[in-house]
Amino acid sequence: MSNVETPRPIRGTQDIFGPEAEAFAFVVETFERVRKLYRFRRVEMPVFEKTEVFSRSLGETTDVVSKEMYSFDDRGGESLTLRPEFTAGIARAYLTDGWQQYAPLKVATHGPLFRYERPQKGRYRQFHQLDAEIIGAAEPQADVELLAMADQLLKELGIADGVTLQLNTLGDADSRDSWRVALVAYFQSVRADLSEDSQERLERNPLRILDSKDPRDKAFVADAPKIDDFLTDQAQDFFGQVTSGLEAAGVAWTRLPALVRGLDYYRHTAFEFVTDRLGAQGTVLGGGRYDGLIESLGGVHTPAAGWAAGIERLAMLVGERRQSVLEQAIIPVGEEAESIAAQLLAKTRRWGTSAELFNRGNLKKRMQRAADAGAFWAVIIGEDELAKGVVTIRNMHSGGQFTIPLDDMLNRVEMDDGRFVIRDDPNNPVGWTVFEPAESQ
RNA sequence: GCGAAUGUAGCUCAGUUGGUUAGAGCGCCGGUUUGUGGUACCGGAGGUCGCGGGUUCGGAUCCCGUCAUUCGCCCCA
Repeated sequence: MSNVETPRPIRGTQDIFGPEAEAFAFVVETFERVRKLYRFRRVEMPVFEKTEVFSRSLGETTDVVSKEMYSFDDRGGESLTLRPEFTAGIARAYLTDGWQQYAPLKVATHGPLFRYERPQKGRYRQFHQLDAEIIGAAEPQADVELLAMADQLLKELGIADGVTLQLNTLGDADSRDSWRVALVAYFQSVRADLSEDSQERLERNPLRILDSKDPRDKAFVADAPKIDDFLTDQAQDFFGQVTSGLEAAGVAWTRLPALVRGLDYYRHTAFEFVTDRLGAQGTVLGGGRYDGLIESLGGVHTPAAGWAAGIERLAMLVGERRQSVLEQAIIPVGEEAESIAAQLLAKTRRWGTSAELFNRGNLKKRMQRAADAGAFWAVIIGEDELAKGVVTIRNMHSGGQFTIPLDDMLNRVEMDDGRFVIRDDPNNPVGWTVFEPAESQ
């Protein structure tokens, strides 16, 4: 043992392993599949950007920008920031990389994000999100498509029944501004009776008073001005088209007039998929329309919408998952068998069949490990087999066994639908020899 | 950033009012005729009691600090 002290992992980071890592991978794989169904283009984005990319788009006074960013000066003295979200970076690329030519552009990505927050279950300093954006589309159908995609993702993950879609509209810029003015005036009039947090919010982000959990605020929130009274005709119409589009797509939702977004760039549609199964971290996927964002980065007015979903939170809802099945456990006994096993392993994997070598301990141990690994077939190559010029194949589920001549095993056998076969005539499947296990023993 | 709880073996936890070499279950490794998954039995490895100070003849146990995790607030995916 060395006397060197082992460095500890960084607070709020995770080393994900085993069934949880499988659940994480399942979420990402499902997202990739759904994303292709909806024809979103895959993009890869840098993990860090100039700090202004985030400070200008998210809003200087938001918590994310003012106290949660991992910002640092690089060796050239430039302020850089580890991305706390995807949207700003994608909007930046839309402007700097000429992606306007592809508008309306549908893109998707996933990866790590960084926020300096107090860690909790489902909340980490390095966390991971799925992300989908449509840039350059003013139509409400874009919002609908994003929501339909999110809804299908949750269904394919098998977690849709515990999750509800909460939907709201923040109106266009005019609606939002007049509503905000009315809200500020209203809360100003009862300021002294609000919670300390909400008095603070009144200065920085008054909309967020609406989803305060403090009982002192809730009475006033109920009587606060409603966005519906401030919607312009166009905003009203836009929201109507979104909701009727959701009906057509068969996406269930509930209206939540108090739902607002924390970041400044949102307009019109705002939504969250929430669950009560993750404690305080109930939002599993959230997003909306951000028509103002591209302008804040110096581009021309560009309508856009998108969402992001926490992979860790989705993975927790999915639950633990097993590693994919092991189709063949290759079990050699003895030196000669080892070299045959090496050939079989290479060949089997080239068939596209998963295989793993078990060559530690006595045969009993090897069988046990193969069973623990969930092997379907055990391919046993021992001294008895080699003496007869065969290999023994055991069905680990039924316990039935049979042998295949070693020469055939190495040169002629193929896998077909999980079975061992020899194709006598490639053009005549009827001529196949299929090996079947004997009675269980 | 605020409030609270927890931290003993790989995992889940015991450990009495401070008192010799810190325990259990599960898991892991090996064995019970050196060729077959289970059960049973036998044996074994594995812990600076999160870390650092303090009080004490003596600290896993009491006090302080610190780190980490968890729960709530805040924020957000």
